[in-house]
Amino acid sequence: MQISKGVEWAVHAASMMVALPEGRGLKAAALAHYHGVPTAYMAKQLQALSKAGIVQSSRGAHGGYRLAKPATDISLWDITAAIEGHGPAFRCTEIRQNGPCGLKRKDCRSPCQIAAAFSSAERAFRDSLKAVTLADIGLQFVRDSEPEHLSDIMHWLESEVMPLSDTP
Amino acid sequence: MQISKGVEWAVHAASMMVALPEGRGLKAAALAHYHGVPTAYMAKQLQALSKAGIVQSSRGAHGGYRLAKPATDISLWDITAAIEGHGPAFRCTEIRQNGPCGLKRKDCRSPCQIAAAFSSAERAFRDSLKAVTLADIGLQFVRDSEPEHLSDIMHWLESEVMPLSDTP
DNA sequence: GTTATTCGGACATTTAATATCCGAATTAGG
DNA sequence: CCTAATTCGGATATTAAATGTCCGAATAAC
Ligand code: SF4
Ligand code: SF4
Repeated sequence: MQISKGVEWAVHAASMMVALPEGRGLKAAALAHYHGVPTAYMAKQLQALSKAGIVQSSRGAHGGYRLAKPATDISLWDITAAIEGHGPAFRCTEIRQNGPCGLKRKDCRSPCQIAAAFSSAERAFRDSLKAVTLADIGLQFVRDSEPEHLSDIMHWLESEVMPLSDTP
Repeated sequence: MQISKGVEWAVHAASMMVALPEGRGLKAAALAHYHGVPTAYMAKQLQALSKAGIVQSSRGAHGGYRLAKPATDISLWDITAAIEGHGPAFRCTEIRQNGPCGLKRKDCRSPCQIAAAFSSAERAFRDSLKAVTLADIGLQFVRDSEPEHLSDIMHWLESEVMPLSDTP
Protein backbone atom coordinates (compact mmCIF):
# COMPACT_ATOMS: atom_id res chain seq x y z
CA MET A 1 0.00 0.00 0.00
CA GLN A 2 2.95 2.27 -0.67
CA ILE A 3 3.42 4.29 -3.85
CA SER A 4 6.98 4.16 -5.19
CA LYS A 5 8.87 7.39 -4.70
CA GLY A 6 9.77 7.12 -8.38
CA VAL A 7 6.23 8.38 -9.00
CA GLU A 8 6.99 11.60 -7.16
CA TRP A 9 10.16 12.08 -9.19
CA ALA A 10 8.43 11.31 -12.48
CA VAL A 11 5.67 13.81 -11.78
CA HIS A 12 8.19 16.51 -10.92
CA ALA A 13 10.23 15.80 -14.04
CA ALA A 14 7.15 15.83 -16.26
CA SER A 15 5.96 19.06 -14.67
CA MET A 16 9.29 20.65 -15.49
CA MET A 17 8.89 19.69 -19.13
CA VAL A 18 5.61 21.59 -19.33
CA ALA A 19 7.63 24.82 -19.24
CA LEU A 20 9.86 23.78 -22.15
CA PRO A 21 9.76 25.83 -25.38
CA GLU A 22 8.42 24.00 -28.43
CA GLY A 23 10.87 21.50 -29.90
CA ARG A 24 13.32 21.60 -27.01
CA GLY A 25 14.18 18.95 -24.43
CA LEU A 26 16.00 18.22 -21.19
CA LYS A 27 18.47 15.42 -20.61
CA ALA A 28 18.01 12.97 -17.76
CA ALA A 29 21.11 14.15 -15.91
CA ALA A 30 19.82 17.73 -15.81
CA LEU A 31 16.44 16.68 -14.41
CA ALA A 32 18.12 14.50 -11.80
CA HIS A 33 20.56 17.21 -10.74
CA TYR A 34 17.80 19.80 -10.53
CA HIS A 35 15.82 17.65 -8.10
CA GLY A 36 18.83 16.40 -6.18
CA VAL A 37 18.23 12.69 -6.84
CA PRO A 38 20.48 9.91 -8.26
CA THR A 39 20.92 10.37 -12.00
CA ALA A 40 20.66 6.72 -13.02
CA TYR A 41 17.50 6.11 -11.06
CA MET A 42 15.78 9.21 -12.40
CA ALA A 43 16.73 7.96 -15.87
CA LYS A 44 14.93 4.71 -15.09
CA GLN A 45 11.69 6.55 -14.38
CA LEU A 46 12.01 8.60 -17.57
CA GLN A 47 12.52 5.35 -19.44
CA ALA A 48 9.19 4.09 -18.08
CA LEU A 49 7.46 7.32 -19.10
CA SER A 50 8.95 6.93 -22.57
CA LYS A 51 7.65 3.36 -22.94
CA ALA A 52 4.21 4.54 -21.87
CA GLY A 53 4.19 7.19 -24.59
CA ILE A 54 4.07 10.10 -22.16
CA VAL A 55 7.44 11.57 -23.11
CA GLN A 56 9.49 11.41 -26.29
CA SER A 57 13.22 10.74 -26.20
CA SER A 58 16.02 11.78 -28.53
CA ARG A 59 19.32 9.93 -28.30
CA GLY A 60 22.82 10.99 -29.14
CA ALA A 61 24.45 14.37 -28.82
CA HIS A 62 22.04 17.15 -27.79
CA GLY A 63 19.41 14.54 -27.04
CA GLY A 64 16.92 14.60 -24.19
CA TYR A 65 13.31 14.23 -23.16
CA ARG A 66 10.21 16.24 -23.98
CA LEU A 67 6.46 15.70 -23.56
CA ALA A 68 4.95 13.48 -26.25
CA LYS A 69 1.53 15.15 -26.14
CA PRO A 70 -0.18 18.27 -24.78
CA ALA A 71 0.00 18.76 -21.02
CA THR A 72 -3.79 18.80 -20.90
CA ASP A 73 -3.79 15.18 -22.11
CA ILE A 74 -1.47 13.84 -19.38
CA SER A 75 -3.08 13.04 -16.05
CA LEU A 76 -1.41 12.13 -12.77
CA TRP A 77 -2.90 8.66 -13.16
CA ASP A 78 -1.14 8.22 -16.52
CA ILE A 79 2.20 8.88 -14.82
CA THR A 80 1.40 6.74 -11.79
CA ALA A 81 0.34 3.81 -13.95
CA ALA A 82 3.43 4.16 -16.12
CA ILE A 83 5.70 3.78 -13.08
CA GLU A 84 3.70 1.44 -10.85
CA GLY A 85 1.99 -0.66 -13.50
CA HIS A 86 -1.69 -0.96 -14.40
CA GLY A 87 -2.43 -4.00 -12.25
CA PRO A 88 -4.89 -3.81 -9.36
CA ALA A 89 -3.55 -3.12 -5.86
CA PHE A 90 -5.78 -5.77 -4.28
CA ARG A 91 -4.59 -9.09 -5.62
CA CYS A 92 -7.12 -11.86 -5.07
CA THR A 93 -5.51 -15.27 -4.56
CA GLU A 94 -8.85 -17.13 -4.72
CA ILE A 95 -8.44 -18.69 -1.29
CA ARG A 96 -12.15 -19.43 -1.32
CA GLN A 97 -11.17 -22.40 -3.48
CA ASN A 98 -8.93 -23.74 -0.70
CA GLY A 99 -9.55 -25.67 2.50
CA PRO A 100 -12.22 -28.13 3.63
CA CYS A 101 -15.14 -26.06 2.27
CA GLY A 102 -13.39 -24.89 -0.89
CA LEU A 103 -15.56 -23.94 -3.83
CA LYS A 104 -15.16 -25.50 -7.26
CA ARG A 105 -13.62 -23.31 -9.93
CA LYS A 106 -16.91 -23.19 -11.84
CA ASP A 107 -18.65 -21.57 -8.86
CA CYS A 108 -16.14 -18.71 -8.91
CA ARG A 109 -17.14 -17.16 -12.20
CA SER A 110 -18.12 -13.87 -10.59
CA PRO A 111 -15.88 -11.97 -8.15
CA CYS A 112 -17.04 -11.97 -4.55
CA GLN A 113 -18.22 -8.92 -2.63
CA ILE A 114 -14.81 -8.40 -1.07
CA ALA A 115 -12.99 -8.19 -4.38
CA ALA A 116 -15.76 -6.01 -5.81
CA ALA A 117 -15.52 -3.54 -2.93
CA PHE A 118 -11.77 -3.13 -3.34
CA SER A 119 -12.13 -2.84 -7.09
CA SER A 120 -14.64 -0.05 -6.60
CA ALA A 121 -12.37 1.78 -4.15
CA GLU A 122 -9.48 1.60 -6.59
CA ARG A 123 -11.67 2.98 -9.33
CA ALA A 124 -12.47 5.98 -7.12
CA PHE A 125 -8.74 6.47 -6.58
CA ARG A 126 -7.98 6.32 -10.30
CA ASP A 127 -10.80 8.66 -11.28
CA SER A 128 -9.59 11.22 -8.77
CA LEU A 129 -6.07 11.20 -10.22
CA LYS A 130 -7.37 11.20 -13.80
CA ALA A 131 -9.09 14.52 -13.10
CA VAL A 132 -5.76 16.30 -12.54
CA THR A 133 -3.53 17.01 -15.55
CA LEU A 134 -0.01 18.33 -15.87
CA ALA A 135 -1.49 21.55 -17.20
CA ASP A 136 -3.37 22.00 -13.91
CA ILE A 137 -0.21 21.34 -11.90
CA GLY A 138 1.81 23.79 -13.95
CA LEU A 139 -0.79 26.54 -13.80
CA GLN A 140 -1.26 26.28 -10.05
CA PHE A 141 2.48 26.18 -9.55
CA VAL A 142 2.97 29.45 -11.41
CA ARG A 143 0.14 31.03 -9.42
CA ASP A 144 1.39 29.93 -6.03
CA SER A 145 5.13 30.55 -6.44
CA GLU A 146 7.09 33.69 -5.65
CA PRO A 147 8.06 35.62 -8.83
CA GLU A 148 11.65 35.45 -7.64
CA HIS A 149 11.54 31.64 -7.58
CA LEU A 150 9.99 31.43 -11.03
CA SER A 151 12.75 33.69 -12.32
CA ASP A 152 15.39 31.35 -10.87
CA ILE A 153 13.78 28.41 -12.64
CA MET A 154 13.60 30.21 -15.99
CA HIS A 155 17.24 31.12 -15.64
CA TRP A 156 18.21 27.52 -14.95
CA LEU A 157 16.04 26.26 -17.78
CA GLU A 158 17.70 28.56 -20.30
CA SER A 159 21.14 27.41 -19.23
CA GLU A 160 20.18 23.75 -19.71
CA VAL A 161 17.76 23.82 -22.59
CA MET A 162 19.69 26.05 -24.98
CA PRO A 163 21.82 23.60 -26.87
CA LEU A 164 19.12 21.23 -28.11
CA SER A 165 18.33 19.74 -31.46
CA ASP A 166 14.76 20.23 -32.72
CA THR A 167 14.53 17.09 -34.82
CA PRO A 168 12.18 14.53 -33.28
CA MET B 1 1.03 0.30 -4.97
CA GLN B 2 0.33 -3.26 -3.90
CA ILE B 3 -1.95 -4.25 -1.02
CA SER B 4 -0.53 -7.00 1.16
CA LYS B 5 -2.25 -10.34 0.70
CA GLY B 6 -2.50 -10.42 4.48
CA VAL B 7 -5.40 -7.99 4.01
CA GLU B 8 -7.31 -10.54 1.96
CA TRP B 9 -6.74 -13.17 4.62
CA ALA B 10 -7.73 -10.86 7.45
CA VAL B 11 -10.98 -9.88 5.73
CA HIS B 12 -11.86 -13.53 5.12
CA ALA B 13 -11.09 -14.43 8.73
CA ALA B 14 -13.11 -11.54 10.09
CA SER B 15 -16.01 -12.39 7.79
CA MET B 16 -16.01 -15.91 9.15
CA MET B 17 -16.30 -14.58 12.70
CA VAL B 18 -19.50 -12.74 11.79
CA ALA B 19 -21.25 -16.10 11.73
CA LEU B 20 -20.08 -17.06 15.23
CA PRO B 21 -22.64 -17.54 17.99
CA GLU B 22 -22.48 -15.05 20.84
CA GLY B 23 -19.60 -15.64 23.22
CA ARG B 24 -17.84 -18.18 21.01
CA GLY B 25 -14.54 -17.92 19.17
CA LEU B 26 -12.26 -19.57 16.62
CA LYS B 27 -8.58 -20.32 17.10
CA ALA B 28 -6.00 -19.09 14.62
CA ALA B 29 -5.09 -22.59 13.44
CA ALA B 30 -8.71 -23.32 12.50
CA LEU B 31 -9.05 -20.11 10.48
CA ALA B 32 -5.75 -20.79 8.72
CA HIS B 33 -6.63 -24.40 7.89
CA TYR B 34 -10.06 -23.41 6.63
CA HIS B 35 -8.57 -20.98 4.13
CA GLY B 36 -5.59 -23.16 3.24
CA VAL B 37 -2.91 -20.68 4.30
CA PRO B 38 0.13 -20.98 6.60
CA THR B 39 -1.02 -21.06 10.22
CA ALA B 40 1.70 -18.84 11.67
CA TYR B 41 1.25 -16.13 9.08
CA MET B 42 -2.51 -16.04 9.48
CA ALA B 43 -1.86 -15.70 13.22
CA LYS B 44 0.26 -12.66 12.49
CA GLN B 45 -2.63 -10.92 10.76
CA LEU B 46 -5.03 -11.78 13.59
CA GLN B 47 -2.51 -10.30 15.97
CA ALA B 48 -2.65 -7.03 14.05
CA LEU B 49 -6.45 -7.06 14.13
CA SER B 50 -6.30 -7.63 17.87
CA LYS B 51 -3.98 -4.67 18.43
CA ALA B 52 -6.32 -2.49 16.38
CA GLY B 53 -9.24 -3.43 18.59
CA ILE B 54 -11.17 -5.16 15.82
CA VAL B 55 -11.08 -8.64 17.34
CA GLN B 56 -10.77 -9.86 20.90
CA SER B 57 -8.44 -12.71 21.83
CA SER B 58 -8.60 -15.29 24.60
CA ARG B 59 -5.45 -17.19 25.46
CA GLY B 60 -4.96 -20.60 26.97
CA ALA B 61 -6.99 -23.74 26.55
CA HIS B 62 -10.20 -23.26 24.58
CA GLY B 63 -9.01 -19.78 23.60
CA GLY B 64 -9.49 -18.10 20.26
CA TYR B 65 -10.62 -14.97 18.45
CA ARG B 66 -13.98 -13.24 18.16
CA LEU B 67 -15.16 -9.85 16.91
CA ALA B 68 -14.66 -7.07 19.46
CA LYS B 69 -17.64 -5.03 18.25
CA PRO B 70 -20.76 -5.34 16.07
CA ALA B 71 -20.13 -6.28 12.44
CA THR B 72 -21.91 -3.10 11.36
CA ASP B 73 -19.14 -1.07 13.05
CA ILE B 74 -16.24 -2.76 11.23
CA SER B 75 -15.47 -1.47 7.75
CA LEU B 76 -13.10 -2.87 5.16
CA TRP B 77 -10.95 0.22 5.67
CA ASP B 78 -10.61 -0.57 9.38
CA ILE B 79 -9.18 -3.97 8.50
CA THR B 80 -6.98 -2.65 5.70
CA ALA B 81 -5.53 0.06 7.94
CA ALA B 82 -4.93 -2.43 10.74
CA ILE B 83 -2.78 -4.59 8.45
CA GLU B 84 -1.17 -2.00 6.15
CA GLY B 85 -0.88 0.89 8.57
CA HIS B 86 -2.56 4.28 8.55
CA GLY B 87 0.22 6.18 6.76
CA PRO B 88 -0.38 7.76 3.34
CA ALA B 89 0.52 5.76 0.22
CA PHE B 90 2.11 8.76 -1.47
CA ARG B 91 5.16 9.66 0.60
CA CYS B 92 6.44 13.13 -0.19
CA THR B 93 10.23 13.43 0.20
CA GLU B 94 10.21 17.21 -0.21
CA ILE B 95 12.56 17.17 -3.17
CA ARG B 96 11.47 20.72 -3.97
CA GLN B 97 13.92 21.70 -1.24
CA ASN B 98 16.80 20.08 -3.15
CA GLY B 99 18.93 21.12 -6.08
CA PRO B 100 20.06 24.47 -7.50
CA CYS B 101 16.60 26.11 -7.23
CA GLY B 102 15.65 24.49 -3.93
CA LEU B 103 13.07 26.27 -1.81
CA LYS B 104 13.72 27.22 1.80
CA ARG B 105 11.90 25.19 4.42
CA LYS B 106 9.77 28.21 5.40
CA ASP B 107 8.36 28.42 1.87
CA CYS B 108 7.10 24.84 2.15
CA ARG B 109 4.51 25.39 4.86
CA SER B 110 1.63 24.30 2.60
CA PRO B 111 1.67 21.07 0.57
CA CYS B 112 2.04 21.52 -3.16
CA GLN B 113 -0.62 20.69 -5.75
CA ILE B 114 0.91 17.29 -6.44
CA ALA B 115 0.77 16.14 -2.84
CA ALA B 116 -2.73 17.59 -2.48
CA ALA B 117 -3.99 15.69 -5.53
CA PHE B 118 -2.69 12.36 -4.25
CA SER B 119 -4.03 13.07 -0.79
CA SER B 120 -7.46 13.70 -2.29
CA ALA B 121 -7.32 10.48 -4.32
CA GLU B 122 -6.43 8.47 -1.25
CA ARG B 123 -9.31 10.03 0.64
CA ALA B 124 -11.67 8.85 -2.11
CA PHE B 125 -10.20 5.35 -1.77
CA ARG B 126 -10.64 5.33 2.01
CA ASP B 127 -14.18 6.65 1.90
CA SER B 128 -15.15 3.95 -0.57
CA LEU B 129 -13.84 1.20 1.69
CA LYS B 130 -15.36 2.79 4.79
CA ALA B 131 -18.79 2.46 3.21
CA VAL B 132 -18.61 -1.35 3.24
CA THR B 133 -18.94 -3.17 6.57
CA LEU B 134 -18.49 -6.79 7.56
CA ALA B 135 -22.25 -6.97 7.99
CA ASP B 136 -22.68 -6.07 4.31
CA ILE B 137 -20.15 -8.72 3.27
CA GLY B 138 -21.80 -11.39 5.39
CA LEU B 139 -25.30 -10.61 4.18
CA GLN B 140 -24.36 -10.61 0.51
CA PHE B 141 -22.39 -13.81 0.99
CA VAL B 142 -25.40 -15.62 2.40
CA ARG B 143 -27.56 -14.32 -0.45
CA ASP B 144 -25.18 -15.30 -3.24
CA SER B 145 -24.06 -18.73 -2.01
CA GLU B 146 -25.58 -22.09 -2.72
CA PRO B 147 -27.57 -23.44 0.26
CA GLU B 148 -25.45 -26.58 0.04
CA HIS B 149 -22.27 -24.57 0.51
CA LEU B 150 -23.70 -22.65 3.47
CA SER B 151 -24.63 -25.96 5.03
CA ASP B 152 -21.06 -27.19 4.65
CA ILE B 153 -19.76 -24.09 6.38
CA MET B 154 -22.22 -24.40 9.27
CA HIS B 155 -21.19 -28.00 9.71
CA TRP B 156 -17.53 -27.07 9.84
CA LEU B 157 -18.20 -24.19 12.19
CA GLU B 158 -20.00 -26.42 14.67
CA SER B 159 -17.15 -28.88 14.67
CA GLU B 160 -14.62 -26.15 15.43
CA VAL B 161 -16.54 -23.73 17.58
CA MET B 162 -18.14 -26.20 20.00
CA PRO B 163 -15.52 -26.52 22.69
CA LEU B 164 -15.11 -22.84 23.54
CA SER B 165 -15.05 -20.92 26.76
CA ASP B 166 -17.44 -17.97 27.05
CA THR B 167 -15.42 -15.92 29.50
CA PRO B 168 -13.88 -12.89 27.84
C1' DG C 1 0.01 -26.95 41.42
C1' DT C 2 0.48 -29.06 37.08
C1' DT C 3 -0.22 -29.50 32.37
C1' DA C 4 -2.15 -28.80 28.02
C1' DT C 5 -3.23 -25.22 25.00
C1' DT C 6 -3.18 -20.81 22.72
C1' DC C 7 -1.69 -16.18 21.71
C1' DG C 8 2.31 -12.91 21.33
C1' DG C 9 6.33 -11.10 19.66
C1' DA C 10 11.07 -12.21 18.04
C1' DC C 11 13.46 -14.51 14.26
C1' DA C 12 14.69 -16.28 9.08
C1' DT C 13 13.57 -16.29 4.20
C1' DT C 14 11.92 -14.65 -0.05
C1' DT C 15 10.39 -10.97 -3.00
C1' DA C 16 10.14 -6.27 -4.59
C1' DA C 17 11.89 -1.62 -4.56
C1' DT C 18 16.01 1.11 -4.90
C1' DA C 19 20.30 2.33 -6.88
C1' DT C 20 24.10 1.57 -10.24
C1' DC C 21 26.66 0.26 -14.27
C1' DC C 22 28.01 -0.49 -19.13
C1' DG C 23 26.70 -1.30 -24.00
C1' DA C 24 23.61 0.30 -28.14
C1' DA C 25 22.04 4.02 -30.80
C1' DT C 26 22.15 8.52 -32.55
C1' DT C 27 24.00 12.97 -33.90
C1' DA C 28 27.54 16.71 -34.49
C1' DG C 29 31.43 17.79 -36.61
C1' DG C 30 35.41 17.19 -39.48
C1' DC D 1 31.79 9.17 -45.27
C1' DC D 2 34.01 8.38 -41.03
C1' DT D 3 35.05 9.36 -36.28
C1' DA D 4 34.23 10.77 -31.74
C1' DA D 5 31.33 12.62 -28.36
C1' DT D 6 27.07 12.15 -26.20
C1' DT D 7 22.78 10.24 -24.58
C1' DC D 8 19.29 6.79 -23.93
C1' DG D 9 18.26 1.77 -22.98
C1' DG D 10 18.26 -2.44 -20.72
C1' DA D 11 20.92 -5.59 -17.73
C1' DT D 12 22.99 -5.84 -13.28
C1' DA D 13 23.94 -5.20 -7.80
C1' DT D 14 22.26 -3.57 -3.43
C1' DT D 15 19.00 -2.50 0.02
C1' DA D 16 14.35 -2.44 2.20
C1' DA D 17 10.00 -4.66 2.77
C1' DA D 18 6.84 -8.26 2.58
C1' DT D 19 6.32 -13.07 3.48
C1' DG D 20 6.87 -17.09 6.18
C1' DT D 21 8.57 -19.58 10.54
C1' DC D 22 9.73 -20.42 15.22
C1' DC D 23 9.74 -20.63 20.34
C1' DG D 24 8.62 -18.39 24.82
C1' DA D 25 4.82 -16.00 27.83
C1' DA D 26 0.26 -16.24 29.43
C1' DT D 27 -4.02 -18.28 30.40
C1' DA D 28 -7.46 -21.74 31.60
C1' DA D 29 -8.85 -26.43 32.55
C1' DC D 30 -8.10 -30.19 35.53
S1 SF4 E 1 -13.77 -14.78 -1.88
FE1 SF4 E 1 -13.27 -12.78 -2.88
S2 SF4 E 1 -11.43 -11.99 -1.81
FE2 SF4 E 1 -11.67 -14.18 -1.24
S3 SF4 E 1 -10.37 -15.28 -2.68
FE3 SF4 E 1 -12.41 -15.23 -3.62
S4 SF4 E 1 -12.52 -13.35 -4.92
FE4 SF4 E 1 -10.68 -13.17 -3.55
S1 SF4 F 1 6.64 19.82 -4.47
FE1 SF4 F 1 4.94 18.53 -3.69
S2 SF4 F 1 5.38 16.40 -4.35
FE2 SF4 F 1 7.26 17.63 -4.66
S3 SF4 F 1 8.46 17.28 -2.81
FE3 SF4 F 1 7.24 19.15 -2.41
S4 SF4 F 1 5.26 18.47 -1.45
FE4 SF4 F 1 6.31 16.62 -2.36
